[in-house]
Amino acid sequence: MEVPLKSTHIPRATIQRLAVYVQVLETLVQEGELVISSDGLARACGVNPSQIRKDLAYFGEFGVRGVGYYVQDLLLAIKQSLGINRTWNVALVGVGNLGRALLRHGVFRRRGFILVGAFDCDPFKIGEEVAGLEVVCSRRLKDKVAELDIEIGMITTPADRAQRAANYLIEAGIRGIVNFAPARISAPDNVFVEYVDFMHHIFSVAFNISLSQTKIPS
Amino acid sequence: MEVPLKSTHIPRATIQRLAVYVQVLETLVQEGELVISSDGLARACGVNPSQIRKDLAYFGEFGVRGVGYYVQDLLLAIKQSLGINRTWNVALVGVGNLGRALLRHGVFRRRGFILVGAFDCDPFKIGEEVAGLEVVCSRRLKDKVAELDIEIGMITTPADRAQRAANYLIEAGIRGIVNFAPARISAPDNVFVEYVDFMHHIFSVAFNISLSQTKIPS
DNA sequence: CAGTGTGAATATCTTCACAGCA
DNA sequence: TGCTGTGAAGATATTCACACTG
Repeated sequence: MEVPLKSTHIPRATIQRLAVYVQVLETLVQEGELVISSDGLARACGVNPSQIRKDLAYFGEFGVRGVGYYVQDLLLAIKQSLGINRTWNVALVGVGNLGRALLRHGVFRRRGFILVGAFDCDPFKIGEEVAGLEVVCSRRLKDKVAELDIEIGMITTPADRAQRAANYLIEAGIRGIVNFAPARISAPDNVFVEYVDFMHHIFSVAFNISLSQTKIPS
Repeated sequence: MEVPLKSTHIPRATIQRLAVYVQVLETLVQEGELVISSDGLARACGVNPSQIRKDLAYFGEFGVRGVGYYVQDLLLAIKQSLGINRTWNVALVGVGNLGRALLRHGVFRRRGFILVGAFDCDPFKIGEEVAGLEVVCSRRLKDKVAELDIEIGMITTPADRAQRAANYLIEAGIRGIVNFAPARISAPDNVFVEYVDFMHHIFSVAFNISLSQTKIPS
């Protein structure tokens, strides 16, 4: 019965919500808002106010009693807590439709995740330039990861190539993987894997629509 | 043909896992596997075996004691339970890099979600053809949704246009929205909204890497 | 007898309610 | 007074353990 240190175990759900808070706080900064209460932020994020206060309490005390949170300060504090007040170099494996779109998508760079390498095993794609990057053979990942100081990999291959892409990344010494391919992958415990699964979101919507149509309206 | 629900409320987490089971079961079908135990499926999905049994129990009894689950039957049963043993017509709003990639991405059609309409408000994009679809002015959503029998909308606009896109969709009588834009949107209760948030996955990976580097190994 | 289905036990997450501070 | 921070309560979700069955 290990008592998890407050700063050690943070619920996964909390991390997800912190990402939402970052999103909302950044728009608040743009709109010139200086202060926000947990109530106001809660409404904007669609969550319960005490949820927000509890989430923040895992990392420290960022608010001012009777006032609320200074938007800029809170944003910075959350970013520091998440380890995103710095830049991360990212490799993308699989230069298909989705890979290209992500390479060109500004949102990663804007948030400090810099796509510094694009990899594919298709000889027709190797050498091509996408979003200012030359597509490199996946086999050369190991060299490139070391050379470019890459810590995170993104997989955008077809499902049946996802594991191989993961293997290359793992072998190259990457620390974490974001997998956009519709397949589970296996990795050692010290490599963190996250799945971006479009399908589960669409399934969820479809399920809820079906459910609401099945239910007899009272 | 209709599978009645055993329980009224199904945890959101269960729906997410069912999507994973579908993914894994489909590869098992391709590999020609006929039977799988909750243990085997659990290992492939990275979850606890009783979790799987409990998830399935919400919808019915699909297994055979002492044997396991017939892969094909289970897949079908889950699809029926989720309401995805049919096709759904989908509209995509926002034909940028990501929108184009999703229009061309086979995974939606393969799972029965057919992108039948592409919309944008940029006059330079209207009339263009992407993945066999003519890009139509977002203002014409209402007509098109009725004409093409669209029930689900996908938003792939920039963040600051997401709410407007949502408004068009809601006004057009859509039932559910999958929002890929990095912004929260508001919608009436009878419209189901799901957020696909790349950032929270990357944040999560970055956070875990940071954490593992901070921790003092004992 | 292997492996499902399920109540009971445990663990985890969320919300409440209020003390305490600007 | 107003709003944060937080222990305690309540709600959910996960895992265990075993009765039951093909």
